[in-house]
Amino acid sequence: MVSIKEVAKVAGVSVATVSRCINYSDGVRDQTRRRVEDAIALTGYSPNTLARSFRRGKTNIVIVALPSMGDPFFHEVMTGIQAVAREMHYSVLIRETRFDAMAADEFGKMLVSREADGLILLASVPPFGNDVLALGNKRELPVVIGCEPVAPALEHLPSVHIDNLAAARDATGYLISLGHTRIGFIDGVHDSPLTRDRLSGFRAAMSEARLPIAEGWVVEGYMTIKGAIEATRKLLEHVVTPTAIFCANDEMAIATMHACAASGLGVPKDISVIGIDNIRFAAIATPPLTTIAQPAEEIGRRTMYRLCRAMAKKDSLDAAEAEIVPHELIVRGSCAPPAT
Amino acid sequence: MVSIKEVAKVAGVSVATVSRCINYSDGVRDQTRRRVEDAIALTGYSPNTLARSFRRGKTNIVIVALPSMGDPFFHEVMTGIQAVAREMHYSVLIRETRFDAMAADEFGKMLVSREADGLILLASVPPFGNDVLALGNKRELPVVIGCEPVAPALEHLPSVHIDNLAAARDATGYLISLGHTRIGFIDGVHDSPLTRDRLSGFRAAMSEARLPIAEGWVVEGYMTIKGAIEATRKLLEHVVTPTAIFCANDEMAIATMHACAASGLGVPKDISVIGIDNIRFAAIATPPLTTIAQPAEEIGRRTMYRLCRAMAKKDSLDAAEAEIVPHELIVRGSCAPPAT
DNA sequence: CTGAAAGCGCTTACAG
DNA sequence: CTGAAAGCGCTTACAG
Repeated sequence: MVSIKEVAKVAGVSVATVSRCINYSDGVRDQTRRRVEDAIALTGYSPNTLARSFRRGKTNIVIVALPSMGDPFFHEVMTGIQAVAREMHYSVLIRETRFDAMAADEFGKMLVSREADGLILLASVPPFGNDVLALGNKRELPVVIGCEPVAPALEHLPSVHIDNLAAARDATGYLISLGHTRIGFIDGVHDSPLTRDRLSGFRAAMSEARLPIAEGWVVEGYMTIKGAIEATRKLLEHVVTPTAIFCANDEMAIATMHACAASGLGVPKDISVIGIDNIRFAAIATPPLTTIAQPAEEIGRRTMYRLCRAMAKKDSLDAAEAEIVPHELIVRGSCAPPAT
Repeated sequence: MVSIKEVAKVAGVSVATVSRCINYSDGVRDQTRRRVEDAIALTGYSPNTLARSFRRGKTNIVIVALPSMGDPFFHEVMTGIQAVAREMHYSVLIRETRFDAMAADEFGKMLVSREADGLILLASVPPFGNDVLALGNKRELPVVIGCEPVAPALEHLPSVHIDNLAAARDATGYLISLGHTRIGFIDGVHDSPLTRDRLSGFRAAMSEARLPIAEGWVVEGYMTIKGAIEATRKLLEHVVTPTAIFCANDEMAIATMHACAASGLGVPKDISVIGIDNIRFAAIATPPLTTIAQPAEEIGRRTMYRLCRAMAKKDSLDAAEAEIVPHELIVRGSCAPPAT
């Protein structure tokens, strides 16, 4: 591996001069610069990133922690993050929390040990509790939360997300406006901040319409296909069957439609289904899924910009408020008035 | 940020001793070790990864280049890669080639400049041509190819994948065995090594059955939903409409089924559709998609193990042969005999 | 078992 | 505009 020393020797200059050529566009005489460039070409030199990062005390890597990259929604958020990262010359290290059962606390440690310059927490990183407090106490680490509200213990951190409570209220409200009165909710994981707000929105809409929520109409679906199919089964076996099901995300909603069809129920004729996210599979589902869209890429971009400001230490502490981005009801074919 | 020097001072030992405590489980007297551990706890010391990597000349990062993480198939491959990476203490840096229009050559440079210790190329990294040659000439860089056959220019690199040609032949053969004679093929990107083999398999099966492939029955679908819908439209508008469509991956197959239904065609009553990959959405599609399954996670695991061997330089050159993993036909509900 | 010292490949004040 | 030199925080022969 050829080092800067060798280039300097070949060019007949000092290593300082070579370094200047690589890093600055001026401050070197044209003639000198040319000699250095020739030497670089000749030797096939490429600066050692390891040494550079070490010297500069900066990895130019940011970590993004999320539940699963396989979720088309999170993937779209990542698209936004990556776009900004590229622009700002950062590489993105992805950690899926379904693998590494890491607490947010441990991610904090990765920053302290200089494995990365910044951290984005996309949705719930369990445990959701106060363990996470340490993150903030650890002297002003650059951390931004995306897609979900911050837990109380993390209120000092900036965040970017939709108003999940309002989104869930809108979804439920749409079903109610269609005439449904018996509505089931397929939750993600209980107690995750993300779905807690969505559940609250569901409850709020039902109670505003003076509609009861029967015991057993709220079922955990774990944000997975398998979980949603199981949850749907429970809902359909209930003594009082709902005429509509609201799923805490689209992947579960698509699985729910499949499970309904497998039980001989027509969607939306016999039962309505609505989701949240508007992933790309929603539009080609059978029937096309009615859902609440999130501006996923936008969330990603904003989150990464926010992190850049935090890393540059240009954010004052009071800049830690939440950025709320708008959601939108997308009416397709999976909801209809209840059968009479 | 507290350094090893400070810990040494607090513990009353040399930095060498602290280093030994951190890195080795023996070679230090118990009593000394305890003093060091106390000092570490007291100061909240965490080794500087930057300095360590630099000193060791090893980043413990591997780069995985792939078309898109949003593809559930590639995500599953990544699951396998990540599992092994964790075990071997590597972090995975993902590069989606749909963002960075980087040639394989440039990825090679990332290795030379020590941004990572190794590289996995998952499926086509354009340009597919000889530019890529440089990768190998660059003195034995640790590179492994996953999911697709290696281009001739890269024959010296190890790879792990299914027999794409045979898989495509099996898919086509299944349609033929059902009685179909007019079969369309929705391709990925022309000239990508991945779909080139799949197209070859399609052609092989047709020609073995002495079935003609009409001009216009092979259409590019770009591996996307949008591309597949457009391709389906072309196929359905053809003067001689196929009675079955073989898609080069599942995501396109699901989109194709949607497009057929939107055109008033029943699947599989009026037209059959088959895919490749067996992504998780295949089983809950309407109708459930018949497809060729790839052992995605297994491919990922094997690819990463292979890379580890290459990085450890334990692989001899002749170990560069391809590992072929088995594929399997999964019969569900999207294929039936042609309507008479 | 432990310490003093060299050195990994850069960047950056500091002189000139 | 250029060079000599210090130093970033570690690890690792080399002595003792």
